[in-house]
Amino acid sequence: MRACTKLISSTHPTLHFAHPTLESFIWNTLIRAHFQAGSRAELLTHTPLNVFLRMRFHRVKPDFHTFPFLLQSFNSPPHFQSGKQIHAQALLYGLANDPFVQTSLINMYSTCGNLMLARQVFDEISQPDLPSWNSIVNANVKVGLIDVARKVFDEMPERNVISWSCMINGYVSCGEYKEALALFREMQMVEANGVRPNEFTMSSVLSACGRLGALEHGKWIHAYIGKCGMEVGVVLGTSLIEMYAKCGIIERAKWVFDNMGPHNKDVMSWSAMISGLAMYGHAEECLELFTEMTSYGVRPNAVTFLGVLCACVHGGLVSEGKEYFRRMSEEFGITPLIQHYGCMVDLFGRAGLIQEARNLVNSMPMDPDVPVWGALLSGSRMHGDIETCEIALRKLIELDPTNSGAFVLLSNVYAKMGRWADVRHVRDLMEARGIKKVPGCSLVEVGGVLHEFFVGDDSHPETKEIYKMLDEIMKRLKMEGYVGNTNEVLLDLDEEGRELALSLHSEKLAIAFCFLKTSPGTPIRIVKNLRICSDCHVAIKVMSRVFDREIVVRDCNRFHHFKGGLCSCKEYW
DNA sequence: GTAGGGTTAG
Repeated sequence: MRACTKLISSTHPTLHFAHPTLESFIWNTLIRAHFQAGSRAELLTHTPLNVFLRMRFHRVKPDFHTFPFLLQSFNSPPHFQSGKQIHAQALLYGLANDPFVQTSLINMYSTCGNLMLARQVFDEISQPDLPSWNSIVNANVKVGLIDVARKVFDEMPERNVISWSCMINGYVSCGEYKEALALFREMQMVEANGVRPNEFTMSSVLSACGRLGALEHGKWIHAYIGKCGMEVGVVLGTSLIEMYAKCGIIERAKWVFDNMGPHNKDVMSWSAMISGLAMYGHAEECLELFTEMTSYGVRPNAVTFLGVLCACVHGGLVSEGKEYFRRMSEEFGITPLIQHYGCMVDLFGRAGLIQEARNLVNSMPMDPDVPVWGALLSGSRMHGDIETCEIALRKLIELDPTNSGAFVLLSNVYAKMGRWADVRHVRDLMEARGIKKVPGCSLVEVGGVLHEFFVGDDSHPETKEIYKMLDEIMKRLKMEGYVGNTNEVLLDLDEEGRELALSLHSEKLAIAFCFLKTSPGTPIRIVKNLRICSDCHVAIKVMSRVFDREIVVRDCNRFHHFKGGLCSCKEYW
């Protein structure tokens, strides 16, 4: 108890004499102090729960102020059992009807993944106030029930910035980026009612722009931030870096990064810039930045190393990658996560060091997951190591029987070797198991409007013109000596049919659309959900030369910057 | 004469 008073008098120097509620005040303050310290460092040996139990041991009655911080302490890491116990305690002391306690309960239950109990608490509130509504919206978001969240959101009697931010962020976190942007537009329409977006909102919206590759939208948001006089702090700065990097304007990302000043950047800002450069294949610059970061005394974390290793992968820097992987744990004390092992397997695989990749997979301390086997598969596929391919495939099917990617890759290997019977077999297997290929999809923004194209898509209003344009482009390419590389087509078609299937790839449709809609010389930016295939890669290279266009394609892996018949990546030839 | 609830990134 002496320690308590000492701690409190250091933060509240005026508290020197007794007060009727002083005792519970001291305990409550102590709970808060432990909660706040716990999230920063493990300096204190006790947890808020621990303090609460001692409080009860001393027969001090908790009051309204006791529970909120106590409940919050079970959010990270989530601790359902303790949370439930404390809920029972709040009921016991007749404090569970307090709106502050109820909101904390909703949050606690939802972060512990128990939506039912969160909902129960909410339903028992006769007149929920704004924070309770926001909490229940967010509770649905957290468990991924975005439609339910939206329904609750629409039912709310009133909404504030937080409600809107929660909902927009919800859409972003479940991958519905276009919905997020739509909701943001809706939000601006009610802006007249006094709801104005803040830093939180902008960060989510920027993230949506980045994922979509919607540069025009992103630029607009950037301008809007300036217009509102919003300060570009660490968080917004980092979001902007990420947005520009993901939209393919690495120079702009660097510009934002440099303008943040060396002392306003945290690990995340550095990491965002590092992974941005990595995605772009600028390996040397990326590694330099890492060195610069450490020279400013910013400690890299696991995410930073993910970016660094990723740079080594795209730059084909095997020995550097090995060195960073070693330093990561030895010098910085960071235990490699499964993603880091995935990077290393990818690094070895691409370099053709299949045996080394296999050794790593077999010796890693955790069970290899889908991305790890996937990296081994694509590496061995790249170098025609059928045996390793088959091993990886078997594991992939074991882990995720609905994963179409593995089947597609393996069938591509067979196709490359002309083993059409095996291709057929894989395809039958997929059919028998009801596995659908994830359809290729390309996104492009023209004049601030997003257009989406699927493989062989004919749903676009201007589909006729698009196909006509595509036809012309392909004719011109053929005149230039381009021959469709049909090795990667899954279907067992004759040569002409296969070539046709290739020409319908979504990125080609998107490019045809851009040729139709943009003036000559305008750079074309496309975002693709899958990896770009080698045929498209060749075709786009030729296009960039013949039509003198800069074409930037972001696939699920990295950027491909086509210019004058060349690509920035070293993955295809 | 003190204290409590709702949103962030990879």
